Amino acid sequence: MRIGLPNQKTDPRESLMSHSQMDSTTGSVTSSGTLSSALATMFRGKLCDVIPWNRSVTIFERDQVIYEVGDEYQTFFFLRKGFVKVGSITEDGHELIYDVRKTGDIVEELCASGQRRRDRAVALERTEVIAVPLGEVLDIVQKNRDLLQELLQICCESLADAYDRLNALAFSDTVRRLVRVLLRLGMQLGHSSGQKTELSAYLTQEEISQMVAARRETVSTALNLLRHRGMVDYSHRGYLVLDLQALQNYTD
Amino acid sequence: MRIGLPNQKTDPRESLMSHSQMDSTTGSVTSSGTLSSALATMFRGKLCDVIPWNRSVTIFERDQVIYEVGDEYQTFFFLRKGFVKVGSITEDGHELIYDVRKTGDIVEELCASGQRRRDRAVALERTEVIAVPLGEVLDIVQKNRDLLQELLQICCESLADAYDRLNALAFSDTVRRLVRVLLRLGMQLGHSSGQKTELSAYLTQEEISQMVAARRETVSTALNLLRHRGMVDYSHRGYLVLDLQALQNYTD
DNA sequence: CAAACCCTGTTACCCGCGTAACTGACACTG
DNA sequence: CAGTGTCAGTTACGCGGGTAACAGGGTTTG
Repeated sequence: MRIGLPNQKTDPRESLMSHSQMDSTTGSVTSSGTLSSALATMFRGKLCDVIPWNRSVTIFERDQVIYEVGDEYQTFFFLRKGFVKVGSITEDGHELIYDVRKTGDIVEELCASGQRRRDRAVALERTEVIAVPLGEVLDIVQKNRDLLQELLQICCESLADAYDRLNALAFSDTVRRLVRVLLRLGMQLGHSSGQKTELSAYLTQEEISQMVAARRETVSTALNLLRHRGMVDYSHRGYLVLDLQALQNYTD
Repeated sequence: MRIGLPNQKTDPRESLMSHSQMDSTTGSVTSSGTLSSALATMFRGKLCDVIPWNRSVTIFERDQVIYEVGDEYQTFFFLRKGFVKVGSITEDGHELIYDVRKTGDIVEELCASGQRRRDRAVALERTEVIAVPLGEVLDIVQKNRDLLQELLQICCESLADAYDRLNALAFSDTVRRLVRVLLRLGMQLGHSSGQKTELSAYLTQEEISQMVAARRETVSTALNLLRHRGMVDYSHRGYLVLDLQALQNYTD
């Protein structure tokens, strides 16, 4: 049907970076809805500035695993550039995506739990990452009350979001859950031009379905339903273009 | 069918308290399965000792609300005695229980997120609670590295558990989810005698179904299915009696 | 003591969505 | 260029579980 879909081998990175850098504040939108991305933005101005930037940077390509279920290192990851999906995968291959992080966010707040990792992070495109041991992060926040509070805030926002998703999964149907996911994606990694907001990262329907917790086929039809109503569209490159306002109203 | 069910007006508190005090460590079981209660136990030895016990204690009776969705106070609650359910309730009345906490646990780690509460806590029976403002907790953990780490650990364990539940809700059927809930309940608030473990708090099927995220009717039949297999039973008082080993094996 | 209430147990209907199975459209590869 | 892989779109079928409705037993209240 549609044309111009970028597949994995295509490399849309250059054109993206300029976008994501452009509106790194996302300020105009984050005030409504499920707005945990506002936090990451606040946080970005603080802890990320404190972490010395002369640490060693690791680079991950699309689909490369940053950390895997079962790892034991207690390290935070600071995203210097790029997009990352955080999720898990069960023994029988079922995959679920918990969240998507972008430039400036931190990844793996879960590392503080004493146990082996139960989640994994995978790069959605070329990504630059700085790994910082938990101990050093603790050192830093222990000296600075604001940073301490914000670290806690990060964790609690993740928790609140997870609870939100539990609610959605328990009580909402697939379309509503999809709308929620799209709204969140739009706020987290969208760059808007007027009424429309285009996502700065390319996500397959499969990945979206793993965020919605539904079959890819169902998401496909649901996505087209929203498309016919003008709430969703594809850019010429295949990226999702959202009408956040209309999607917000759909949650009635 | 069964007889001797205590309903809300009945007051089974005295008989319970002796139990919950008896095995406050729960140590023998927490090493297997989803074991986030181990954390609470570790934690109990530390932060709870540091919080001065001469603070004012508030008492809540069964079904009284400790804090409600929308509240803005940023306070931790330390459970000095009793059982509490943490959950949420949507506008249209749908209720979901995130977790159950017992004597020695803390409640409302979510308060650290800067926003209004999205969750609520309700006493499952007579409960003694000490409220501590977030700021004071921060003061304390800032001076003590171990406490800081353990506070983070608490939050992350909650997060990990929430993610686990997302997985379960996405991929498991009702019976399996029920088994998971029962296992967790058994470890958190069970006191065992030999092979069997009796829950120290009375939960209605309605409440259990709100933990499983399913209809009460479905949970009822699922519970009876497990009962016919000898994995579950009711005590003469109507409390649940579990065979944790058998339940664990059910997750095959 | 009867009436009202709460909780558990159970059954029949029905729909949302998972399952399976294909099709069509690009985009790389040799 | 044919061959292969990936991803989006679509449909028929069937089942798990939500919905609704009711029964039975126990406890509480007047």
